[in-house]
Amino acid sequence: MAKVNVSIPQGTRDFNAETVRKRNYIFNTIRKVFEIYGFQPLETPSMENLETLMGKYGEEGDKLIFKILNNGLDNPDKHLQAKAEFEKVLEGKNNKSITERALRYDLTIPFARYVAMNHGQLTFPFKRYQIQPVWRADRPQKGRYREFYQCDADVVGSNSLLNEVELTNIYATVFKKLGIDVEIRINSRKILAALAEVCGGADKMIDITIAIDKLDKIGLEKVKDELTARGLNAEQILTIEKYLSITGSNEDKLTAISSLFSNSELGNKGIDEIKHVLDNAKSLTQNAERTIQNSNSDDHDVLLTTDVSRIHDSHLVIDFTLARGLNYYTGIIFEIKAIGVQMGSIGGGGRYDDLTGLFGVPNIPGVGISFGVDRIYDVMEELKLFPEAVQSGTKVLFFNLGKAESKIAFDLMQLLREKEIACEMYHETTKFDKQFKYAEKKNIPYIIIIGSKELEENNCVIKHLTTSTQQTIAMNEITNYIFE
RNA sequence: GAGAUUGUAGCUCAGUUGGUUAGAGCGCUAGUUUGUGGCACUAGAGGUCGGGGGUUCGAGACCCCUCAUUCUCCCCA
Repeated sequence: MAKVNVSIPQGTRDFNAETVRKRNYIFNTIRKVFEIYGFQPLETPSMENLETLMGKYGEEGDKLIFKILNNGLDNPDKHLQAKAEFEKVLEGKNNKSITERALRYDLTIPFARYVAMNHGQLTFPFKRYQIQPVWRADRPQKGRYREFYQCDADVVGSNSLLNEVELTNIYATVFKKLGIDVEIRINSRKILAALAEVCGGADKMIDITIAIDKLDKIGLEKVKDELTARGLNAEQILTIEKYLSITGSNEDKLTAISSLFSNSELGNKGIDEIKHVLDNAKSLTQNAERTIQNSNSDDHDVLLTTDVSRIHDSHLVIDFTLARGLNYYTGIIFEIKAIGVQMGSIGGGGRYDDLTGLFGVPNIPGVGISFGVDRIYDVMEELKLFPEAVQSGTKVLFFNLGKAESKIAFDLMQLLREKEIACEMYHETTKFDKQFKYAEKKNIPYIIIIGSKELEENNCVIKHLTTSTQQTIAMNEITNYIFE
């Protein structure tokens, strides 16, 4: 047979058993915390109407949306028309007769669409969480994939800053459970807007935010260059420089920013918001610890991290350079940075005042956060944070030593399975050597040997491979044996 | 969209200024060993050197094109 070159599309991945288990550990942890905070699950389709997505993520974002080619373009009756329409696509315009659907780019916009569609039936404030893959036609590189999962939690229909506080707590709790040391960076779009206002041009806000967002990467001088390039004058840049030079503790920063924006109503509003969240999330670490300790300890999937030594502090840090690319944010914004690892943000979010307004249903404010599971996975892998116990596959392998023997083994296996002990039998009768190697390779900790001798004496040999110890017990005692 | 990087056995990689039949380790298969694995020893299978073109007496190596990979910028999770 000819060898075909098999591959998968750029930026996508297969996940083997080990990886899936580790990923599920992250998913389960996040899901559990969302549920504890009163969020309800929601799933939306992989594809949306293209017009639902276009124009929501900025110019760059639009380019990264995966568009789906319409079916039936080869219909001979419509050839001429299709060709003409395609010409328009070549000019960069989207055309419904060529493409009218696209893959989900994030979870927030589909959620807004859902709320707009169903606002008559929903009870507000509406709190939902959503864990699904999203797709971006981006160039893959470290921590960046074309298909990746997001885990979002949003509250819509409430202006209360309590939501921001709760979401901050969710971040702290999840990362504490996972054992990742993080910095929760916080800022307010109102403060950024005030800066633009003070600099004499509210319309310059996007230019300013894009430039200052790069501060920690390219340095002050380059930021100033970029601001000049974006049409800011020397006086305006001086103001921005003053703004950027604010450092110190959260308290220091608040004091400094207050004096800078003493005359700006918008600025003061933003400062008050940050203060409120900071004050109420003060005992973040303690809160998170309590949540972890109080949750159901039978839940092995999630609560593998109650080991205190693995609990780290979450730091809530004001970062005035934080801007976030998505332009629908209007209030508090968040971004999560893992400490001790070179990796882009592993989560982010913020408040948006009128997201559903884009879909014709105004006046539903909301706030949400998102976890980037794939990057969280990479971080945990790099820092070796996955607990051993996540890797539990088959627990017991029954040796296959003949027809009569395996028949008994088969029955015993069913008994163990009823006890929820994962077990399997070697697929054919063969020599010990092979069966041992199979167990070893699949990391199966126990083997059970039932051969002609055991069959006669009505017992079986249970061998623990990691310790190389074994004991013989009666067959009817097998369900009482404790496989650890 | 721009720039770099790498591509040789299932995996990780050697392969000299171009020179006979392209190597190693691990893994795989079989045996030493019809009922106790991991070690050791022995034997074996497996490669049109990413693909196409060119230079040359001769190319895995040099040149051009192409595909793929990984990374950086842009942007983002």
